[in-house]
Amino acid sequence: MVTMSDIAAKVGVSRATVSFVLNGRQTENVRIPEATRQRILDATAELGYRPNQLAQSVALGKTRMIGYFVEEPRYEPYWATIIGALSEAEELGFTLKVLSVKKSTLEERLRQAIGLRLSGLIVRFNFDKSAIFEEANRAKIPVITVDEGNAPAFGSLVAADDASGCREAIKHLIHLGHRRIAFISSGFPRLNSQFNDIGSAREQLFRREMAQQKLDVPEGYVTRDSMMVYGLQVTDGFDTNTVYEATDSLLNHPSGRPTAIFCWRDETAMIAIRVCQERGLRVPEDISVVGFSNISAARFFNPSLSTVQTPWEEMGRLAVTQLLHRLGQDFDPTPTTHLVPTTFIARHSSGPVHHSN
Amino acid sequence: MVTMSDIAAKVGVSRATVSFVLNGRQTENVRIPEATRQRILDATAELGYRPNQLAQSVALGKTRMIGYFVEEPRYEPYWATIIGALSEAEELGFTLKVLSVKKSTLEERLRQAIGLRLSGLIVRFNFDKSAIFEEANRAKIPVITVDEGNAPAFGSLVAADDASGCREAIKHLIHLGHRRIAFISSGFPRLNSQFNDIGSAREQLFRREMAQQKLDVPEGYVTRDSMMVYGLQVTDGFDTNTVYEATDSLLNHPSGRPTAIFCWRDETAMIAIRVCQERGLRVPEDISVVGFSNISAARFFNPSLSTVQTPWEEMGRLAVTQLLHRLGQDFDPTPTTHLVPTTFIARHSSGPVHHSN
DNA sequence: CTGAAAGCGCTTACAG
DNA sequence: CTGAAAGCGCTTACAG
Repeated sequence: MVTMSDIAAKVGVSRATVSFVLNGRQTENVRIPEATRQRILDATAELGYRPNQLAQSVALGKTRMIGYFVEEPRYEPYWATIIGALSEAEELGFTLKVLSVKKSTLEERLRQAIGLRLSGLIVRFNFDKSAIFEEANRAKIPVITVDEGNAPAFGSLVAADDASGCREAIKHLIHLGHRRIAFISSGFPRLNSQFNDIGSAREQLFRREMAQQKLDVPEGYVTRDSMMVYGLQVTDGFDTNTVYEATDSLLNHPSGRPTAIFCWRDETAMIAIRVCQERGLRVPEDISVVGFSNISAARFFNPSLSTVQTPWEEMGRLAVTQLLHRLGQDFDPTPTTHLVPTTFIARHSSGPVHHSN
Repeated sequence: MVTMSDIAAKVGVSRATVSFVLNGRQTENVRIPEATRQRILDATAELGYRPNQLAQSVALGKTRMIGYFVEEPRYEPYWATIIGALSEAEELGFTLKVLSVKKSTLEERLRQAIGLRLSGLIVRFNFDKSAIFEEANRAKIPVITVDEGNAPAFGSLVAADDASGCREAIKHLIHLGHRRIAFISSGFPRLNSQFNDIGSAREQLFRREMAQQKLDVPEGYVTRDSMMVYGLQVTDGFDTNTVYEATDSLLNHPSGRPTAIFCWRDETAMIAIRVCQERGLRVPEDISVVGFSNISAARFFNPSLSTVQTPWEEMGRLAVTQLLHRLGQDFDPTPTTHLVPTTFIARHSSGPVHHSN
């Protein structure tokens, strides 16, 4: 590759001069005559010189790369967040480096991140983060946690405010005449205490909002599924059976089935709709179903899914904005939290209660 | 950050010695006594030394980073390919850097890629690639194009072999008794000649296979849609109308409607199914519909979608494997092609022809 | 076996 | 206005 020395030699000037004109540096002490400047620029173009950013980074002691640690990049909401972060980073002249992590590789990835002297880290995984916080704190690089239920011990948190969307969804259902509203929550906490329990958090929001609206949630009107879902090309025959059970249990509730089912995520809602249809119920004429997340499948589904929209990309963008903000100032590990509101999108899986119900 | 000099100073030895033991270098000329070695290792751990990979790269003249240029990362198949590449790269001790590109930013991204001295490039975009080929050729870094219909002028191509899956799909339908099989193809070429025309390529495969099976494709049994789809949170009210028209046209075909519709991609198939259902047809009892790609929505759909599975992740993995293979040998821009077979997955949107048809 | 030296490609005070 | 020098953090022949 052609180097800075090559162009200095060609023009007959020192590397320093080249560096100055290429970086557009014009301090009071340095003023390169236009003619020299032009010759340097010409030579640069002619030789096709491309500055070695690695060397620049070594000399300057800083990179313009952000690391994104993600545990399960296959899951659509997670990669949507990455895409938001990617485009924001690029717009701001930074570059994003995605590192996939699991418990067994965290140490290695962390080593790479520090080794690469990444400017900052965005993290999105569920297991113990103390190692990353410790290392980052030592290296004095800022960390932003994205989309976790509870605030991290270190750095900033960017998370979705599920409350707003949840409230809108329930108001929407009430407006359509629904009073008997059930919820399918996440059964993961029973399986794995490490798992980030978004489902249960949403269940709490649901209960709170129902209470606020003076609506009863009878015993048995909250059930749980533990279907695994991870993006494309999952082995088929995945465990939808827990959704079947959760839905059937609602449909056969002794005090009568609900007129609407609110699900803790879209995947659950789509399977729940299938169950309803297989049991001879029309959606939304006989029963309404709404989801949470607005994954892309939601709008293709038939009926298209009414759901709470989480602004994944926006969260990714906010994460890098916050990170760069922290980069601009002195290193400060004090935790802060930034919530991004969710909204409700009414599509065709929710409709007015029919009087026959 | 603690540097190599720090640890050399602490142990009371030269930086060279530190470098040798840290890199596990044991040539015939150098043999560091175990005691020194241990003291160096201890000091390294104690000080929490993290080698600066940037400096290493500058000194060694090479990085272990692969660049991935992608035009539309929001589209699930593209993202899945990236994930395959990411995990393969990481397993092989490399690191992947995703750069999003569009026509207007290509030059800038290319500058970054060369500036970062990326080891190789994987590219996945539809517009003119000559700039990238030219630069890469000059910088002598290998390029792999992924998932394009036609072979690139430079470097390797990793693409899906749609033929195998297409054949399996048609055989599957024939086996179910179908003879009147229609196809919904892509209408994009009419809109934008730049657009990579996978749809039309698949249409050709369909026609060829039908001919081989001695089945007629009557005039009007191939229609086209031009619905846009790009991942999560597309503005709603996107243009499904062309799918409605394409499907209706088949259902009202003068010589009778087909018993099966093969669609050039899953999104089209899902909307086509909706159209059939809205027109009072049951899927698959009255009409079968199959798709292409196996996006994650396919298995949630009701009925779950029978479709050709493109092994996106595997293609991503293969792309990095091929790239590293080229890295191992002398730079050679000769184009080569690697096809990854597709398969057919039978789910519930296809079924036997009923005699009433 | 180990250190002093030169090198990778860049930047930036500091003299002149 | 410009060059010579020292520096960033690392590696690797080359002497001793």
